Amino acid sequence: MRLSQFHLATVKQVPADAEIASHRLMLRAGMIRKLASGLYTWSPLGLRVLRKVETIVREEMNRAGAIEMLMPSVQPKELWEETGRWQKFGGQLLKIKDRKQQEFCYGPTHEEVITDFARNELKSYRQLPVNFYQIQTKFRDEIRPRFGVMRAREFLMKDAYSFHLGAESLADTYAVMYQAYVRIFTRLGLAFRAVQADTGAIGGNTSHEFQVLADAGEDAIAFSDGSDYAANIEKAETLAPTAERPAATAPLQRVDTPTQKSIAEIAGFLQVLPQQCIKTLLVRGREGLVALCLRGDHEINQVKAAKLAELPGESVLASEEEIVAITGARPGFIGPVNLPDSLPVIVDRDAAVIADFVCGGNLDGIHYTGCNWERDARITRIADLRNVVEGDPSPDGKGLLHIARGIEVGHVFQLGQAYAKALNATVVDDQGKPQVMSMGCYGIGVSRIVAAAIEQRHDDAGIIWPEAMAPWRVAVCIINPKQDPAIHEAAEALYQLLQQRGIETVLDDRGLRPGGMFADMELIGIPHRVVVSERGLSAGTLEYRARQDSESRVITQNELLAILD
RNA sequence: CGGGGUAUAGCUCAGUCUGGUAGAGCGUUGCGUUUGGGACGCAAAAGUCGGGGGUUCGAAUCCCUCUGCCCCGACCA
Repeated sequence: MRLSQFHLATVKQVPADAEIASHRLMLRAGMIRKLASGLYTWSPLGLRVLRKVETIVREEMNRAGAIEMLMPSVQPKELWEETGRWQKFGGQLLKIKDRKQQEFCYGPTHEEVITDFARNELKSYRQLPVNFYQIQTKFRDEIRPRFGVMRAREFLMKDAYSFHLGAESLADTYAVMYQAYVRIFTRLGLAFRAVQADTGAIGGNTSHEFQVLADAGEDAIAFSDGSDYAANIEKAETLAPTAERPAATAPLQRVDTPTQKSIAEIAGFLQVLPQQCIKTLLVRGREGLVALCLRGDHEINQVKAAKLAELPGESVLASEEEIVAITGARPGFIGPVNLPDSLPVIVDRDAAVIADFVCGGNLDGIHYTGCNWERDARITRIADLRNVVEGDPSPDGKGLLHIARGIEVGHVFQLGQAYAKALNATVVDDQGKPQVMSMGCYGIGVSRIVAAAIEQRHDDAGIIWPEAMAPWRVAVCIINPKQDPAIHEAAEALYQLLQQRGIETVLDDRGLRPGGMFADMELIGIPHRVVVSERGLSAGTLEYRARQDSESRVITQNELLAILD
């Protein structure tokens, strides 16, 4: 590509509301332009990168035996009512009407459509297993789109759905997809981790997320330094403490804490450590409120809490009015002592093994010290309620956990039979009997990968693409102030040579001054830069600089080819 | 959905408090001088000051209202 024939549109200034590096750099490089909240146009430059990712994803899906197809993005309401998700999906589902007032949604995902396809197309167990995929635009009406294409409303996704008779076949394809994902992210040149994940509302049993490691990531992941254990923090279990609870030594005492509400304030005021305090959260249970007790230095894990039998499948904090009505005290002064007998008290495993602790008094301005379980406060049940923290023992007993930030770019699920049952997707088995199929689903956020890669690989000057994602591998820059035809010819010859060798090259023939040209090539992250100028012309040498290097060096054309081959 | 902010040239923003000729930088166009890390000079084009309503002799500025966008929170594949 000759840059003079391309539309490169870099900018120096960028809106102040672009908060993270990838969003800023994609705007500055001119890869994307915002059309509306969460909606972005991909410029010619941005599209080149997007297509690189898409191509690798497609190649590896095909290699893994998946079959590409394409489903409509607009989907009829009736199909979504069959699975109950017309209501359940909530506000994220963009609902639209046609001229006849028929209702549709813009597809946020395609379980319904593919299962409908499968129930019509698949009749016999002999057709299984089969794995269909597409690469297509999705729309999810996010409450708060942010970070550019990282969390956009419209985005490009690869979604695959496999169909099986039996859990074993599903597990086999799941393993194949897992390996395909490892290949994809390895080929893309990204630092990533596959982590155990919560299956969430979708259900099913087994699930892994593929997380690109980056400080700006919205997810926290826990991984062991002594084994290959890795899990999303939503999922990561804590190990039950091995120590017994010490015997009580202190009497229960009321203390006045007129303004101290938070654990930090209480601990500071009473000169105790946060881990000697109990924090009590009241959440809405199936019947009335439920008390959840944690050690003061620990945080509630909403996903774990939502799974408690006493809760209705979600963990929602009680309102201040509800709390006052049942305890008589305002939030900040709640504790496990003297709670109504009807209220279940569920205690985290680590909170259950401390003695002589500090907790709220269920009276405004009052806390207790010297509080002890059983003697002063009831335990209905002990459970794992908290997030793991840095330094916790790994749940597999090997090593300690560390916490890192990640960007979720892929997610694989064993869905089981939920959708196939709802849509009555059956095939006949070898006995001629109809059987409900099992399903797996496998997603990759193609457009999000572009942002995640930048988040992981950039510096002050701009993007540092992995070679596999770069819009071009090599930039040939011409410095030719005197318009010497020999320089242009040399640059053109080099450009042609590289192209003929299958090396994607961009020729910067815009005639810019060197500073502007170099700044642009660094901003858009081209991995290799070659300068053709008067300096090396007679000697037949070139100036070469890799994107991540700080200095350029003089090399011959053959040396350049050796670097690029 | 709750709270906060913001909307002025293609972009980034002043100007609004205290009403009186629409501004700067960057970018764009033309001419000239330049040419190895985002050059300089001269000239030029470019605005329904988010929309609607009101107050006023006069509104970017004050009041009402609607909308878009951003941030924090809650919520959530």
